[in-house]
Amino acid sequence: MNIDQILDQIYLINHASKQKFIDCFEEIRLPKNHLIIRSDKVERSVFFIKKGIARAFSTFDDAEVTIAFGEEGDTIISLNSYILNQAGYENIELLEECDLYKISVKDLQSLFEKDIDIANWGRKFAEQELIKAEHRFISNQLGTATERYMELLKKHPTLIQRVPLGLVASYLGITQVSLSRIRASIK
Amino acid sequence: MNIDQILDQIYLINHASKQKFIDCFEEIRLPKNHLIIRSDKVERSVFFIKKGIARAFSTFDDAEVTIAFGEEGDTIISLNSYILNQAGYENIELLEECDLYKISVKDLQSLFEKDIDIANWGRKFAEQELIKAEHRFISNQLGTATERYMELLKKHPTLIQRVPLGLVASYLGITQVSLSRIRASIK
DNA sequence: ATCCCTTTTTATCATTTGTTAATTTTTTCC
DNA sequence: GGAAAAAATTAACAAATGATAAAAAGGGAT
Repeated sequence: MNIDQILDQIYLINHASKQKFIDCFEEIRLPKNHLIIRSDKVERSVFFIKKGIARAFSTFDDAEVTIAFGEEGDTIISLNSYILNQAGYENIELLEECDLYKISVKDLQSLFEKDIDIANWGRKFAEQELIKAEHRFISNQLGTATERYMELLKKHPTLIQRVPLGLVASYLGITQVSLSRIRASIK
Repeated sequence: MNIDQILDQIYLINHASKQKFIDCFEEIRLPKNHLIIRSDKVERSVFFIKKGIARAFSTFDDAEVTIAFGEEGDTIISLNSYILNQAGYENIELLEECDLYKISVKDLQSLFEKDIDIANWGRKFAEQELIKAEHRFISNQLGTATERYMELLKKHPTLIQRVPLGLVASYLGITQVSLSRIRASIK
């Protein structure tokens, strides 16, 4: 998935502005297991996934919560860094070798302030992430862990093959042992 | 909390633009228990709470999930209507008589397209809601129901007095009976 | 103050999920 | 291909939560 398509799927920008925008991106490749966002540091870039898969998670005491998975076309972002310019609560690690598009938050901010099309792209970007976040919240409140697992299977059928079971479990809010039991019971 | 303060706490807009913006708002009063957003209809307005408290919820089969509570300064919005212009999944009801500021989505959209300050206000608005949504997700994944209740108490101490217990329980993802048990156990 | 209706608490039992640990299966690397 | 490591499954018991029902407490209207 190239950067042009990624930007377009969020909001259509006039040609000249889009070119300015695209010029700010740099393409990088990072290895599997790389910890690209650390909760204790302000991250000064935002990334889009050209190829690969990533996982956002938070740790508290010794517990770990998976917040989201990102696949091709999705974003790798520390919301606290991006929005509040503060260190935050999110870690993001790459679950496969990834090709990423990288842009600095500083460049983004300055584009937002100068170009109304890009400002509206930024608005749409946040809005789409917001809808996703709300859906995640609702489906994790709803029904049993079994139902949530089945829904995840339906919505992201390839995820289960790409991601270790324990991480899926922590995304569903249950333990790995519990998810394994659920899988045995629905066969 | 007046509309001027509400807008300012999201993003500072130049004076002339803000005046244009504020002129689009209308002030209304609605009674307790009024269902202001219905999941089966596209809602063509967005509301801000001047005074009162509201609850967003979804129903599935016969289960009901509380998504969020809104207090003074918060927003009453159907994300699907606002962002996708589609009927959605959210219902919002007023838990007290409320004074609200109302603006049409159409006016908002047209301000976004014409005024870069207001476009950036819209971006910041979505970004702040996004951070809130992510926090909700994380805290509902974390720890026991008891811990989540205690955290809610700390963060929104007045909420418990204003809102029936069953609704708080459905926000925490547990039953009302279970929450009552928890309250008995922590005294 | 009293009655009615709603909300909250308490109790009991069933079900689900957590915890720990051992075993099996799969993956990785030499 | 085989050894070592990682991941997934299974088992047994403990703990938390759900479901249902009944009792107690609280609130509003007359």
